[in-house]
Amino acid sequence: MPKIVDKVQKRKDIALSCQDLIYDVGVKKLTVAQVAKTAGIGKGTVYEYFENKDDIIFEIINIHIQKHHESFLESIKNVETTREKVFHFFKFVMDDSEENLKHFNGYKEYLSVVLSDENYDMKFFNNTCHLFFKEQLKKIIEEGINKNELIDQSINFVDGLMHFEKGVVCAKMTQVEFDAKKACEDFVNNLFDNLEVKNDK
Amino acid sequence: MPKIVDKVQKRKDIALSCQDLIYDVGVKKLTVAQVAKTAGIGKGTVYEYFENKDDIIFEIINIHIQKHHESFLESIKNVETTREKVFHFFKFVMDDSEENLKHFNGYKEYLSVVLSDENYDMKFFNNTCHLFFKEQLKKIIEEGINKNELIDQSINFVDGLMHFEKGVVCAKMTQVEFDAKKACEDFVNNLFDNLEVKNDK
Amino acid sequence: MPKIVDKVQKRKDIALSCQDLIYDVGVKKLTVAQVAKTAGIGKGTVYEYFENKDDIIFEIINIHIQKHHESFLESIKNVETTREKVFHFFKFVMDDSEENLKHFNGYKEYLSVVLSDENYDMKFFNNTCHLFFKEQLKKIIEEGINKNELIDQSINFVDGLMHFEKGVVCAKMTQVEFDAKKACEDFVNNLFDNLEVKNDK
Amino acid sequence: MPKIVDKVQKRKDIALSCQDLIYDVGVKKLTVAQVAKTAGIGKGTVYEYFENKDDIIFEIINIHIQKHHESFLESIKNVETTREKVFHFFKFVMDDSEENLKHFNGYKEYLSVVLSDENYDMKFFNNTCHLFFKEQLKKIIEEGINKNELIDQSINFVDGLMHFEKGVVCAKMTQVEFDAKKACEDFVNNLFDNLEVKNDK
DNA sequence: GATGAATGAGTTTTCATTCAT
DNA sequence: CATGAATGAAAACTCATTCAT
Repeated sequence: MPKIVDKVQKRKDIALSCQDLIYDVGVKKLTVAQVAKTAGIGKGTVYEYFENKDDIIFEIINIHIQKHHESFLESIKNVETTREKVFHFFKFVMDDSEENLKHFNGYKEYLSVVLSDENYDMKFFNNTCHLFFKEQLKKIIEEGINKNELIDQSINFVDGLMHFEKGVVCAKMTQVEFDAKKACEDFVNNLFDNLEVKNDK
Repeated sequence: MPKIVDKVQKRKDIALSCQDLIYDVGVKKLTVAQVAKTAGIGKGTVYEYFENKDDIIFEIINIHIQKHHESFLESIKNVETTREKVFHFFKFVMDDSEENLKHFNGYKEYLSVVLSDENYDMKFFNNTCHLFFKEQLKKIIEEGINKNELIDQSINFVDGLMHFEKGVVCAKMTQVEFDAKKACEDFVNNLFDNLEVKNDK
Repeated sequence: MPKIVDKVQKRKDIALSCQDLIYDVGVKKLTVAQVAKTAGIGKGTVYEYFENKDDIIFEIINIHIQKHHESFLESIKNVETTREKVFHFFKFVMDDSEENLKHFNGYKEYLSVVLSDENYDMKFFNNTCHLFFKEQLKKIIEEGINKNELIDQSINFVDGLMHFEKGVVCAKMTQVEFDAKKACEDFVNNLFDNLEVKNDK
Repeated sequence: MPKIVDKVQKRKDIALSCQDLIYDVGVKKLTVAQVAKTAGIGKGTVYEYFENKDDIIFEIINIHIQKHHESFLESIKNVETTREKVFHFFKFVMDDSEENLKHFNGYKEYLSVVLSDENYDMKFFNNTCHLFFKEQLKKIIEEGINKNELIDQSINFVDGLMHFEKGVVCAKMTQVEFDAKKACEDFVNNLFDNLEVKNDK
């Protein structure tokens, strides 16, 4: 009986072993030879599991986004107020911990690929991610409204908050000496001052 | 004695003749040979006016941003209400005219370079552009407050609006079937409902 | 599994097939494309076995020097008198056989590289070669002294002979109508008239 | 009346102003543009006075050798003993003064050109230089013999000394940590111990 | 005479991908 | 299944030389 290799699993394993590579050397400088060496396999073997170089990059970036998803869902768990929850939502761009910066820089490399190639798959995947997070944010806002923390119109700002976050991400990636934390705090606090229900009698 | 050429002017002329090239073939695929051919000069001549390939790209992109600046300043002239002015501010991402799409796609190529290279000059230039537009937006908002159209806190949303715009730009560049116009209208209208002075006695 | 090639051996094989190239076209005009074609392999393959162009040249020259070493050790075997042995030592510069001229011209190309580049590795290698031949000459002279053919002070001329030889090599390479054979014979005979033990009772 | 330019003089002036260039950047890296800039003239003008790049190099090197000639003739003036005179003859390779090192390195660049190109003019010029110095050395030795300082056979070592010197020059250029001074002193002293007339008794 | 703008041939090097073993 | 040897297209960049003004 021949050894049956779980193609999907091995694909992930290879990508997993290369997760640091993508922001260490950058997507542009990444070579298939490096991937093979890092994964401890032959160059030809890489092509057994991936269509081409872009496919490899795609899978590696998937890991970073996946982990970011998980990290987000984990961090949101025990937070009380809606305002705080939203700040957790912005964690991706505000948190400068080494762990998070890895994912952030992974995403940066991803963006540079999506922008330079006309790759429909990547754009589509980007949609999926966007929708996932939008759904999470929507849930947070809806809960805030239901708990009477936020006024009803708040729901209209879900998309705006999503885009604002993307804009801050972009600014952090492309500007020098940019204070992402301050940018988020200013905006969210000012917006929530308008959206939170005033309980003064 | 041979004619003395205005190096700065010729540099601009070359870049000008290649302004379409950058989004037609993309920054990644652009070759110096193409630039030379398009400008109708020799490959070596290109290097008389530009340091290297990045320098060429930089100059071409400059043109697109320059033209966008001008187009913005022109379009804002005869607009009355602040809300409308802000929509003109978002023209870059909302306007799907061929002319504007050229600049938009030029900027897209620019972003992909800034993201993939660690090019300080480009990042710095990005800062400058950001500040220019922020200044314009600030002026618009301040006028709105002075004319008693907007409440005083509106000034706190300048940065937020800037980032929102960048986020929409990014979304338009990376997502499929994204309606930038709707995104802008929803956010701006909702926000301005909160910021505009209510005159209903 | 693909065949595993002996990288070191193939490196030598490629260089070996190009041994004539180096003095046929000269080090300066030698192109990697030529090397690839001569070796019957692809240009990219050349770079699988060599760091860069200099590395190729280095290996080819190595072959010429290696062969010269061997040829010298072989030729010295059955020679009787010390004076004659020294003449064999000068064989490199005196022998105008096609075979030797190849090595001589190979060495000439080598020198031009060492002189124009500040390449430490090549200089170091040059040292090694120098020491090898100096050791051989020293052995010859010492044997001459031990066999009572030469006076004791002869040992002091080892370095001088080495440099003389290098000087003749240099002259042969850079002067027109230079008679290396005569130059060597004159010097060695005159010197040995002073160094040989006079046995005339 | 048109300005009559002394072509020969201007040629020398240009070369003179570039004399440092040749060992500062090396013959290989030297560009015509640099020459023009250093000489304060246009690139086209360079070609009014020189055939091609090699011609420029030739003229610059001429200066170094010329100056070395002069420096040698000057330094030999007030020297007494023949042995000492010979040491002055070796000044070129023994003297590590900045001034002399300039000429030495100029000559090194020259050699690399002569070795890599099959340039008959340069080789011929090399012959001329060789003969000039040989003549000087011959004169020194002959005087030594006439003054009864040296034995008659000494005249037979003129060529040998010439080649020895070239060998030391070559060694100094191509080996690491080579002590040219010691090499010369050892050889000359040992040789002269055999060539000087013994006045004991 | 003087000049410097224009040129393009020529070279090195990289690397994704293929495929024989 | 696994592999790594082989490949060649592609691209940036240099610079001696020419020649119109």
